[in-house]
Amino acid sequence: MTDTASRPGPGRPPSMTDPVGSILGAAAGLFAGKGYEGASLQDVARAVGMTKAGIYHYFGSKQDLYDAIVLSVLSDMLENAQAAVAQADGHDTRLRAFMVSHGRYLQENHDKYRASFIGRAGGDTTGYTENQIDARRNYTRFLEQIIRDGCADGAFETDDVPTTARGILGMLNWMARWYQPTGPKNAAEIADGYATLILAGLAPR
Amino acid sequence: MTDTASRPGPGRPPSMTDPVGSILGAAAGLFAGKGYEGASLQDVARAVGMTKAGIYHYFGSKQDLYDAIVLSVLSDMLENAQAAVAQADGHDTRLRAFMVSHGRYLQENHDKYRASFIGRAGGDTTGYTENQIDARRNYTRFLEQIIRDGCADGAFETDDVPTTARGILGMLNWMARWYQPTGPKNAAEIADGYATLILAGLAPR
DNA sequence: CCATTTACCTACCCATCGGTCGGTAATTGT
DNA sequence: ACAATTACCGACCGATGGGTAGGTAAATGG
Repeated sequence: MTDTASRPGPGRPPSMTDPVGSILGAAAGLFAGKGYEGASLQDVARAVGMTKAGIYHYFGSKQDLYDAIVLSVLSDMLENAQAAVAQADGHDTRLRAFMVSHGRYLQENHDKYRASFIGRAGGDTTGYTENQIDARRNYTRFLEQIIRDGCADGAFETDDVPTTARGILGMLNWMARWYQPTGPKNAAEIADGYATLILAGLAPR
Repeated sequence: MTDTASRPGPGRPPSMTDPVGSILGAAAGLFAGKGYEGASLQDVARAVGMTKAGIYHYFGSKQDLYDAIVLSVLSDMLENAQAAVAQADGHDTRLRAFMVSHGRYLQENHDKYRASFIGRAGGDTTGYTENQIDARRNYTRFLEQIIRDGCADGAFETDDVPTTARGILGMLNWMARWYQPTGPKNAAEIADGYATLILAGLAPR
């Protein structure tokens, strides 16, 4: 469908569009829609106006391609979250900034996000590389630290920080399954609503 | 791995164990671990001590087999939730009963649950049959009704019931990705903790 | 102007996939 | 006792999967 590159024949002039970028984009769309196993490299090649062998010129394997997507998503999300949180002051504001930043990323990178979070079936460790697991852990730890800091200052109250963090990420990540950009609220707004709910839940009584 | 049935050769005696049940069980385990596309009927057959063709004696297609699992999970969960909620009085208690019942189902049917909720990649409508979508909607509506009733009586406060319901289900369903029965808390306890958090968040201020 | 590199393509390999076909031994109904 | 049914199995099918080999034309560097 996304057929940006024309094919004037073998030995084409320097392609206007960065091929790595369009491969990544097409792959993200397909993994998001049909899943990692469900989408073939044939599909990706077709979407990008190339052959399967052409893709192997840029990526060593299907897994490599998927890796590149997930890693970029995770590192971008962490970077965004850090920037957003750094600008916020107060524990409530910080947690809200984290969650809204997460929602905004989904909103602006729907395919990549979905590919990363629901692109593969099975558990958290199935088919994910070490790098991916590390990146996920970094992101999770960052959220946990926000919560922990809030607890230390008496702004939040929880008896189990990791489980709370997982719950928050669950609300957010599950959006990948149902969120549609055409809905009445955008993802950042939804995340903001969830932040309000969670913040009230975490308030010490 | 799970090789309960022995194979004494063609024309075996009446198998002690219900073949449909063991196929369903083996398939659930494999779909949970490797995903719908990642697990082959060959795998299922091997796990159950049968041939692929043997499975087609009981199920018309791979999709049928998956359908049977998902539909049973969804209808069992709804039934459990209805029973649990019926016994509870007060809006808080009812919502908590719903969530704990959800957690308990995960705990007691880990493979089937995972197969149903993260067994397929992609969005909520990809690769799911009409029946599955209906069953999911019934379950979601039931939760929404609990929340709406609470709001009507002034026990809860939300401006967006469907989105709140999705958030709650997100926390719960995402557990399929990370919950391990060997952890310090069981799934029902975790769900109970989430209920406490959500209930505080929903309290009118 | 020529050698190298880049950026692909065509053709192919082999494993595996979902699914089918025709059999066959035990079980069941009469 | 015998026909029908049940519960499978072995062999097979066409399609497709990830991945590879070897080529070829344009772009690039000297």
